[in-house]
Amino acid sequence: MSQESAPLKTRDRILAKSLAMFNTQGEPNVTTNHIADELEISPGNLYYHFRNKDDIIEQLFARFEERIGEALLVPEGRTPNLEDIWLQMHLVFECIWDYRFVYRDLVDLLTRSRKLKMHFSRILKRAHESISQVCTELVKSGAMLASQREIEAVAQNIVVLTTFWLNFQQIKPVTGSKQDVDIGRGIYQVMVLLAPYLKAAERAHLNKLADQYLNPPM
Amino acid sequence: MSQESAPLKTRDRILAKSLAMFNTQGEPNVTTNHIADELEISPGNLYYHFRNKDDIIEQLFARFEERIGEALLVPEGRTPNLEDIWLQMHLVFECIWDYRFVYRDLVDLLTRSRKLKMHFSRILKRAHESISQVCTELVKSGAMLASQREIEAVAQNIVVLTTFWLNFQQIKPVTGSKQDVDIGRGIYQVMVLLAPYLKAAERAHLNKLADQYLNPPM
DNA sequence: GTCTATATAGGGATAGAC
DNA sequence: GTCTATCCCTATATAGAC
Repeated sequence: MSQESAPLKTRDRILAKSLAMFNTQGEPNVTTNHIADELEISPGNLYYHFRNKDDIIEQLFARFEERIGEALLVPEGRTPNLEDIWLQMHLVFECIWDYRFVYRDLVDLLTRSRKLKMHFSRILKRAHESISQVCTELVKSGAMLASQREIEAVAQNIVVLTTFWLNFQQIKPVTGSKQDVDIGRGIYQVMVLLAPYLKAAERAHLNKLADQYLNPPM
Repeated sequence: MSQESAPLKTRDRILAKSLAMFNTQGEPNVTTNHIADELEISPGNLYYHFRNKDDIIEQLFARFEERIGEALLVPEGRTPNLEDIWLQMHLVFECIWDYRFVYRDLVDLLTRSRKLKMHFSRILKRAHESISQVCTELVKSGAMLASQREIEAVAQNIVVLTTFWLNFQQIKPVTGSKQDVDIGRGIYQVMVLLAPYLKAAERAHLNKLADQYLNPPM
């Protein structure tokens, strides 16, 4: 019943390796044979543990869904400050990064599976609601100034930007040296969407945070 | 030498049908055999006109590149007003719509072809520059108030939003009735990015335009 | 649980007749 | 230019031995 943390069971090794390969090579370019090869097991063995490739994808997606669900929880009880938002965005981006294969070929993936599409829709909906809720609280607390209509539009833009930021990073013109994907930059771009609606003090505060983040002291 | 506009040559029929099928079904899900079937020609015939599937894709991409290039030209001579920007965004979105297969599986497509990746990077770069230029002119003309840093960040966000808007529309939770993709909504969301930096008069003007667009008089 | 061997299907692409 | 026929290859998936 309990998960011994001895060497990973084959089933879990398959999931872990699949995730790694999907992320680096893109799900459409990774076959069940490739996965088996990498693990040095037989294709037959892989199919003993999973009905088919889609089954593997669904299991991975389920883990992703659970993790992003936690990241999207808006902490109850007190009005979030900018650092809270920053942290939360970080959790969200890290989750997306860890399951980036989902986002890489998102349309194709969701078109192929009604089930995944429904679940992903739900995630988007929750993300939108989380953002709206945070904004509404910021307005109530006086840190932000925005109409309901503005909040809805901004929330939408934040969702789009967050969903596709990694894709954008990957197809972007190579602007010189550091080509590794930059989550911090993604958060910064999200904050830019929020900034114009913050009141002066908070806006200044945000700029300071942004400077720290874009030019880390280390 | 000259293009007679009689019934389309087979080569052009292949391109047109491929584009239509790629757009509706997604490029990865359309095989050369499917295309030939739809056209009621033989696969061999198709391969007489094109070296391979990638060749077809490249030809289509070239047409796309030319068209979006025109859409991205910033009209010289006078400072653009909001209507100009609206119109230009419309041209861009319509072009993206007509070649949406490029965007649907963008990362996969560009990963598979260095050439396409380079060309697409150039498009993104030009788009970013166009937007920056327009913003800079708006600031100079007094319609807009933004620092250089803000302009750069906003331009980036507009590029991301425009690039992925159609994808987002497609994976979005079905919110009831009209499920057809809505370019007007995309433009609106772009304008939302610009609005906070406009001065009061222009902002009011923009809101009026937005109302018209979101609730068309017809 | 794991392997070997294999069935099946489909996509990309070419040869050669017409 | 177009067709028929076909080849090659790879991917998914299964059967049955161990």
